[in-house]
Amino acid sequence: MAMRFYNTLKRRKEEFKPIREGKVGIYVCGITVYDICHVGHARSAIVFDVITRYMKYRGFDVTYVKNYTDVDDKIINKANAEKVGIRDISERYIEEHDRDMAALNVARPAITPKATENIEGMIGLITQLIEKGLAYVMDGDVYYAVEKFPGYGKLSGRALDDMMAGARVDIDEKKRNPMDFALWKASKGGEPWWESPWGRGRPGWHIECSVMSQRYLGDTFDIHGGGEDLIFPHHENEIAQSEGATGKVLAHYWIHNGFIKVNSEKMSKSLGNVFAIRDILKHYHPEVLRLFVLQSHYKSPLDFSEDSLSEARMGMGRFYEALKKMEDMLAGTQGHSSAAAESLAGKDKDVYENVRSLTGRFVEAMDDDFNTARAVGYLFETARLMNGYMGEKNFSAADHALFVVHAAKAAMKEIGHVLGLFLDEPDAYFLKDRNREAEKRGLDTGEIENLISERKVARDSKDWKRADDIRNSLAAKGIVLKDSQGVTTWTIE
RNA sequence: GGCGGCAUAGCCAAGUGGCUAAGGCAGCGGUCUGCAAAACCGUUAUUCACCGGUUCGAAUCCGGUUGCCGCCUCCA
Repeated sequence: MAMRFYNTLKRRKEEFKPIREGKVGIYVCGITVYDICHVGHARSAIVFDVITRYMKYRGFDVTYVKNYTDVDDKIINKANAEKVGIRDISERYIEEHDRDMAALNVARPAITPKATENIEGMIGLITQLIEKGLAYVMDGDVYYAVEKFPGYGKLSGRALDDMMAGARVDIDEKKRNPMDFALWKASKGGEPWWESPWGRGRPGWHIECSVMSQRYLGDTFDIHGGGEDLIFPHHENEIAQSEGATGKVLAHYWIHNGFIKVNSEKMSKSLGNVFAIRDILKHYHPEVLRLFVLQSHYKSPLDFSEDSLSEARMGMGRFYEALKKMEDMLAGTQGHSSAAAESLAGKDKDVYENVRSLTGRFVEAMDDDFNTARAVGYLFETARLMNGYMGEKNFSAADHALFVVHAAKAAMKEIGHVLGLFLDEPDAYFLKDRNREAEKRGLDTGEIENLISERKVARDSKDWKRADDIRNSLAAKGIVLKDSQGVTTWTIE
């Protein structure tokens, strides 16, 4: 079966046909490095991380390129405000970005180029555009003449005339058409500059991506991605630049992820509702954030809130609880013989058949526009199936049963690897979760442990009243005790 | 003003022509437990914003209405 996904360019789902059999070239617009990354960046990064991991899982040789835009007005402003160079700013935020991504377990793209390392290429591309009559020089600035590019608007689905009618366009004397955009900006005081045929200046936004994608993936490549806000003007302008210069199609498929919202409103700095990745990770395990993102389709708007993260945390706990049961059962055993598969019967066989179909269902879901939400649903079903199987009264950890449990764990882990989930050890997960929650709520774990010891003494002497008083007092703080086989463990709800 | 998206249970969410409308969270009842927790079982939408149409058949296609949102300016 083939992979199908939504192509923004065609406004419909299409079967994926790579340019070169078995290979995928994908370019995703990275961040402009002038500030700490927020949940929106996390979503985009997680979505494309999963997409590229999945393509590798499906056997493609994936070349994933994600850039850093490290020269831009906002970076310059910040550098000037702090009285440092733009390199100080960009390097700082590249480091911060990389740290956040590593914390989220987002795999580093194969190639991560920077705009400032590609100035020569930009000058070359702009020169070509001028030669082709698609761009013009004006007082050291170079502008792209959008009217000269017939396909302008094809990605965002808007006609130049409509945009003009929108009227909310800056009037700039230097531009022939208000929709024209800067390819090169003449240097003003206090700005970094590079020598160019048009004088000292710096690149405009958009041109860097045209140059870097071409450099690493060629004139035409398979997939171009980014946040949905980039459709216009950024990606539209990239198409104008690249296709204008080469006369070839820039990318066959365009994938755009939906936005994170807060209280149904767009998350933006002006609304002051921006959440930094690192702040969220203080309160939640990174896989909780991943699950939160992956439980919705990547194109849907996703409402971010404490409650929804908390729900995802519950779900993640459910997964690790099931995994823990499976691992505990498998630990300390001498393994199982794979020949057991032959002799499976009844319930064992049913469960095994179900588990064995899991990866196939996963692939089916993912092949259909990367439907991670459905895939996650299958994982939950498997967790429930296995909890039920292992919890049956007449269940015994015999060879054939261990074989089934092992198969289930392996399938879940295999899928987890693609989605970036279940990478922790269950015990480590729960310990981290507990410590994080305790800190969040200002609870003293030592004090809790003492009370639990005290309760054990009461329980041993069957002083249920005292034992329950302790349980209730802890419960009032959100601490949940679990008595199992003479040992009491605790979690925070 | 132009372009586009969305509307599925208390909440989140998958499903885009036809078997019982996934899954998660929350709730309720039960099993288990000294009591709990976890887990499991059962239960919570005869119905998919509303109106009309196409069809043997629609949450799914078409038209209209209402509501919410995004883009058109920097933005993942």
